[in-house]
Amino acid sequence: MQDLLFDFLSKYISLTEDEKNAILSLDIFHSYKKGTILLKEGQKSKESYFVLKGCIRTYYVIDGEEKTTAFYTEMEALTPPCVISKNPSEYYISCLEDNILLVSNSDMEAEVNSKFPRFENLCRILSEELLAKERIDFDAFKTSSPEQRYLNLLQKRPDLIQRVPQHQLASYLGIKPQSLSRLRARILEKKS
Amino acid sequence: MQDLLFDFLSKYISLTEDEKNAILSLDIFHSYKKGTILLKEGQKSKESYFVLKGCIRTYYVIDGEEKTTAFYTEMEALTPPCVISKNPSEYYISCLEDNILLVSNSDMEAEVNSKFPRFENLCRILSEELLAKERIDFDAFKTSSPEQRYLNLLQKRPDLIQRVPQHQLASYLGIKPQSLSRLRARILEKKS
DNA sequence: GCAATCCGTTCACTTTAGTTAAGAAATACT
DNA sequence: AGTATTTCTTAACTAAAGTGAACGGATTGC
Repeated sequence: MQDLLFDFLSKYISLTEDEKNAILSLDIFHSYKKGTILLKEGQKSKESYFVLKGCIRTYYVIDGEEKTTAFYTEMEALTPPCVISKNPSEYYISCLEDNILLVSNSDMEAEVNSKFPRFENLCRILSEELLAKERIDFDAFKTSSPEQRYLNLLQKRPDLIQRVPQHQLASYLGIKPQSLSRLRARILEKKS
Repeated sequence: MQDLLFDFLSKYISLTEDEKNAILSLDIFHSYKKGTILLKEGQKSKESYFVLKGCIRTYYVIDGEEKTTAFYTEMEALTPPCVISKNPSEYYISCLEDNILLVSNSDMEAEVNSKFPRFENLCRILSEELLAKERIDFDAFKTSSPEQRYLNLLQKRPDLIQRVPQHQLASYLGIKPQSLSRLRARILEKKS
């Protein structure tokens, strides 16, 4: 399981054995059962997550309704906005599946960053990459219709459509579950 | 004009005179006339922008139509995705107004980062903040209707509604110009 | 194993956005 | 200033998403 992490990191920098051991000694690998809530609305937190296995989702509760806005799967990282802003969280994070996560907290990160300056460099590069990716995704969302968004998802992340309940996918696409059902029926009809 | 930059940076770290001079010696302040195109689709680029005065916008040309996806105004920064991915740009960047911009390129940044490690730390913090902010904005977009998005914009960035042409605002809100006109008329009617 | 709940789909109906077109208003051009 | 172009608004019509309700099918919890 550690290898998954180090293989991923090796795309960015090559770590020495010392550095790898320093990371491992932090004891940051954790397992969570499906359904576990990692963060609740209103809570403060310093924890960031990196998914080694499984899937976590972020959702808001607006007028009593869950609005799912993101899924994070294998090799994806999430630092909740509340960790950055130091305010209570606006949303929930829960485990969609049984997960193995890497959990870090911001104090720990600050310490590692000062001990291993190259780690700071890695973090900067990673977050710049994530920001660029997030902006592209946002742009694609703005410039396309719900149907195009669904077709796009089918292309880019077919796994999500399999592993995620429809009603959560719907709000992820910015629509209601009924609309997603209808939209899918429409697509099937066009094909035939 | 430099003071604008240093005042902004002072919120994150306090720079020494040496560091300030190092930044100034890079000669990164530039003026651009309204309408100037900073980046075209298909071009490669290493340039990042920080707006000191004015407004720049990013837009795609899809089926011959301009789709505006973002505006950057005073004290906002933009590193185009193509700078990160090192691929040709998918979009255009143009000056919506006469601008004074801080223009850096990634080679220059790498050099400054290695000379002044604290600068790397600053960059990491800034891009982590921007990522958190971008995700919140994306979430808000997904979970609200065009009308709510417009009302939200009216609250959060009233200046944009003044300085940006309607048809560009429309695609920024993910709708057609005609729909924005109609939606505004609808809101006015409700008020009365 | 049965009841209760949740989930996905369908339907009828309402509301809103997309489309096409036209005209008025603002802007840019020479 | 006068013309041309672009931008904004309005309108009529079409297409798609929201809403409320109903139905089976799956899942969960005693």
